[in-house]
Amino acid sequence: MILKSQVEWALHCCAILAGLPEGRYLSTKALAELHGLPKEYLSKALQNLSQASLVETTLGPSGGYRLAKTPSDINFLEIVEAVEGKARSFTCTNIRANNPCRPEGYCDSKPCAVARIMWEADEAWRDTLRRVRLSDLVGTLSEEVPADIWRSTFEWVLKRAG
Amino acid sequence: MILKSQVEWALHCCAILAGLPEGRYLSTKALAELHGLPKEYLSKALQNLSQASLVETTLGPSGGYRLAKTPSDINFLEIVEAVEGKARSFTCTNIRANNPCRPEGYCDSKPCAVARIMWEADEAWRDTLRRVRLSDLVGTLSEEVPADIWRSTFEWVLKRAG
DNA sequence: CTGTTTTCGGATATAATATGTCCTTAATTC
DNA sequence: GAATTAAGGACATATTATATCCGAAAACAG
Repeated sequence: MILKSQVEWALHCCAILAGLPEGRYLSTKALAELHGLPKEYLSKALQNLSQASLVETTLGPSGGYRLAKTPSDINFLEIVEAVEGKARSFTCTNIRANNPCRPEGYCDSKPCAVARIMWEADEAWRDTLRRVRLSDLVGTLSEEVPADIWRSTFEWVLKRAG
Repeated sequence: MILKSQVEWALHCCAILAGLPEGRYLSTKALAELHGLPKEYLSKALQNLSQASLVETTLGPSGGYRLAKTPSDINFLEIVEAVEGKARSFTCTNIRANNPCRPEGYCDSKPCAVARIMWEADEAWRDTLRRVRLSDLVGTLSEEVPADIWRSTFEWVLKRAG
């Protein structure tokens, strides 16, 4: 049960987009070069963010991506689900129903007890991600990354945005 | 990020094994037929449980599997990790290190902030599973499954255990 | 208007993993 | 000795993740 690498890429890209000056866009090319990622494939992750209305896009030179909402209005779960999908990690195939001792057409009132427990754990995972806002990540980064590196990173990336 | 179907199989098999009379074993064949699963493939899941010391085995006719511990001494996480592995769902490839504005050989004191958040969510998932004991599942099942179905299921399955 | 740059989506190819089957070996029971 | 079992290796197939390529439409600069 491993998350797609696109999840990691999307989170890092959102962290960069959160620090963009007002009105500026970053292209797939710039984000890919900054992180050393395949441009065409990263593009799929960014398209997922766009479909989830987490980022806005514009075409042409100096076009690209920017956040569609304030970093404090975006949480981790939204980003993760945008690229990973909303499906639960545990899928119940209802194998209890194969039990030959069950009456024909026997219908349980509740979903399978095993599934309920696995789904509860899944919810705990989602709750944790839901509670972390993109602005929290930005805050942590600005504490931990030396200010000059952080600043020059944006100069570097904006130079590539035309 | 989907768990293997073997996880579901292992959990249901453990629930059955938890209700076995003292000293009895259940074969792969019996467990496979009860749940309508491919015998050879289910066998791989049961081998994982055995390697994790969650079940004991014996060979020959009337051989098979039984729990190695009391149901209250086995939690869900042990079972899930036995077949799914202990690896975290999020793997950090440290793409921040590609940033061309970072000094050569720049070494962060802490692991990536993104990874720390994702790992925290992973821990929340594991904590939930760790807190649920196999005996809890058995308790729920004995409440929700009609007693006669539950009883005849064990008669059915033990008949196939020779 | 023309050429360049961009996102977007479809099509395709490759690699990795999950799923499933088959077979041999050794242990156990009868 | 014959039947039955778990263990595990080898193999085949299906599904998914990863990656690349291309064409269309939009935006912009000259």
